[in-house]
Amino acid sequence: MRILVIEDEPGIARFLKEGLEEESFAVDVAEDGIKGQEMAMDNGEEYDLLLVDWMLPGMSGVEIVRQIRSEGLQMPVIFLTARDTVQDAVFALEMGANDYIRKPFSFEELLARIRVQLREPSGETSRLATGKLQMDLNTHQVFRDDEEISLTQKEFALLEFLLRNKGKACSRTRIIEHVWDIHFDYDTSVIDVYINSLRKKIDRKDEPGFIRTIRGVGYIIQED
Amino acid sequence: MRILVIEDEPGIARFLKEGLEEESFAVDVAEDGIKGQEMAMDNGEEYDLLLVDWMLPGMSGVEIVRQIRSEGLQMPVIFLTARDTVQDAVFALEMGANDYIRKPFSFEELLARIRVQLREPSGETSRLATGKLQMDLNTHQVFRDDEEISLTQKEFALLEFLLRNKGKACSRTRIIEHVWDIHFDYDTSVIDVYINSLRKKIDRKDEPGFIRTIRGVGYIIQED
DNA sequence: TACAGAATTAAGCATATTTTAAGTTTTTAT
DNA sequence: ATAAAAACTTAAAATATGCTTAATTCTGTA
Repeated sequence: MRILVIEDEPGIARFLKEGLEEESFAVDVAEDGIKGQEMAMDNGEEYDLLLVDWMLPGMSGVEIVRQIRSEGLQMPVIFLTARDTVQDAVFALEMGANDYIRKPFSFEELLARIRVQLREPSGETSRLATGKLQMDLNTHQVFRDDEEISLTQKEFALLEFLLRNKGKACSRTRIIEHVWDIHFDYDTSVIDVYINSLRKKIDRKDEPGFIRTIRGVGYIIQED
Repeated sequence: MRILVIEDEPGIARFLKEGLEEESFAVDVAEDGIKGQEMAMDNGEEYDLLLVDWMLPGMSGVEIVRQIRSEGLQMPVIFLTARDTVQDAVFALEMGANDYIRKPFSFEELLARIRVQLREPSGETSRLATGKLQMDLNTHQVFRDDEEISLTQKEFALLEFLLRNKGKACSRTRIIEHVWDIHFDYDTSVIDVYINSLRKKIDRKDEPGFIRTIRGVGYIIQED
């Protein structure tokens, strides 16, 4: 899931980015309102959720919401507001935001609100699977049959992305954006390297591999 | 299970209502003290638990508790207090409340406290455990087999958090929030140090350790 | 005030992970 | 059949992360 954080205070922005990434969201940060609005409206990006500071240089949070809503974009927006601007936040809700949270807030509370918006109930055991391959997102474990396979963070994130998109072709561009958070002209073969090491770990010689290459496009894990 | 939320800030009230409803509680909201007291005492309603803001227009939280207790109503009451009125909350406990939670609070923590109140009507020993490791929350003792292990406060709190989340990966961010109450960008290695000393105390050389490291994420104690 | 234990910070070390880079193989189009 | 493009593989360099120890600060208590 991709989240765009529009926040000018570098400390808070970093805190949010790191914390959310630990929860395996892909997070981008925009440090002022204008950049934020551009990134949010950029068609290629498609964020699943926006986290927007109320007080921003360049363009206010409310103005951002107004504009993206007038473009027909429907992704949920959560506002970060200072203690004393609650009335403004209520106003923002009326303008099209979905929720707001007052600073200083606890990360847990923020997570809970994000999950409410994304309709990702927190308590559920979330598992992804294909064939004999099982992925447990709670414990960060991967199993083939009942044998545990140990993956690194990036390997895990890559496999997770492919499994979440099971049956759909994943272009290199989408992969590099979601898993590596790289957005413009990338010139790297990391994906190949990681696909390679993933295959080494999850496939067996006598059985067909889980990940199929689609030449010129990317990769896919097919529906069972 | 029915919960009455007495809270005047519409944002927080909505957040609580939605979050708790997702956990399949039936939730009503009263937006001031007088309404809250009426709803709580209304015979037809019979709430299983009250969630009461300390600062309320109309009638203070403490006064509500005093009145419902004087009517012989026994349902558990949890207070929501602002950071700086903890002393008052302690006073409220003496007046008949069962627990309190400080704002800003995490939704998970609130849930945990609610569940404690709903499951354990009074003073029963509550224990957490994994394998041979036993933790008694009342006496603040930890045992391995039948041997007592003495832990410091922080070690205890850290182990408690991991055990409460048994089977779920605990990110460093969640740990630092829950155990240390640090909310914005932290730059410290306390967690590592405490994990280290915890492991020294609870693990034995000839057996696998209780706490597993998830590189890039945090730690986990796995389901038995 | 001085002490002891607890909590935190700081630093170095070891190692796992990630990325880069370069050569090899496979596929596709002409 | 051959050239070009894309994908695969491998190894090394660079980086990040976690573990550990020791020093320092904090806190409660005699």
